[in-house]
Amino acid sequence: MTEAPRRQTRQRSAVLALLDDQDGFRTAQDLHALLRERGDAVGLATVYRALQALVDDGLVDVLRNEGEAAYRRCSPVHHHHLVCRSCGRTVEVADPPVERWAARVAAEHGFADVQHQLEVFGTCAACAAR
Amino acid sequence: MTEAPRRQTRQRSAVLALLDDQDGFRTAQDLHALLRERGDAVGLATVYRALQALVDDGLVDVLRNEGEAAYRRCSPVHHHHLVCRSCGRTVEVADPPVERWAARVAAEHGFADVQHQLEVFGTCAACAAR
DNA sequence: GATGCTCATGAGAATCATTCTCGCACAGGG
DNA sequence: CCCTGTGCGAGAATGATTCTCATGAGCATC
Ligand SMILES: [Zn+2]
Ligand SMILES: [Zn+2]
Ligand SMILES: [Zn+2]
Ligand SMILES: [Zn+2]
Repeated sequence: MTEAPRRQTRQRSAVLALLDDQDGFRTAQDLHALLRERGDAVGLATVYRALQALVDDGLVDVLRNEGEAAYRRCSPVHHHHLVCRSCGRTVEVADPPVERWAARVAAEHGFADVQHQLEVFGTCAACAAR
Repeated sequence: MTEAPRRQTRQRSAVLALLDDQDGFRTAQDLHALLRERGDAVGLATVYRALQALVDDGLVDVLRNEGEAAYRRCSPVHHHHLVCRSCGRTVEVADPPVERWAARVAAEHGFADVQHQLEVFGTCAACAAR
């Protein structure tokens, strides 16, 4: 009952490699289309499976805010995102104070197993220019 | 081309009244089922439309994290949520520091039109007990 | 309270992202 | 190289949300 072994395939490598080339969050459908353009085609279902595995392994972050889910290659340490809502460009940011605040306010109300999610959205300089 | 006039109907009143009786976030499907049980049935599409209108009017908050969207009657002032992931019970909380932090970190990276969303999830005392 | 112009409703169809099915391919340990 | 279980892919299935369109009902006006 330990963790499942993770087999290395061309498809999973392709998905991870593509994610490494992306600046911001991309949807599964986008990634699928990009892979097709790039030449190494991967089945759509497989893209979803690969992304799910990467999320489980903590290599990829997922954002579910508007309709379709978006994925991004991220560092494994806890962080939050500053996301451009126009082009998707993303900056990883950290805010230690909010970590403590979340834990404290949850405890005050008797909540356990606390998690939190914080995302900041805006228009990046490049997108605001044009 | 000001705001659209909002017509008062039995269905919209029923949706809002039901939301007032709820402690936490509820999905559109749940609300639809509850309305049916309650007696005053409302079409599913209408429930969605009513909820959308309420969100636009700022009377209801929406949470899109896991699969289906969940709605809750909320106060109109800016706030965040402490949500029980088991029963949905929700407490509105505020954190002025994070408001400033979000604005500052966004400005530092050249982002404009900044918005943020912060939610805290946990297991409430009642749900942890059993 | 009757009239008319619109917007609202609702049943079902349509959309669309995501997941499932299942026969076949292949990674990887022995 | 062989075996075995895991991963793949094409298409079907699922399920939430939205759209269509004919009918019904606010609400301002007379
Ligand atoms: Zn991240
Ligand atoms: Zn955090
Ligand atoms: Zn709220
Ligand atoms: Zn805030």
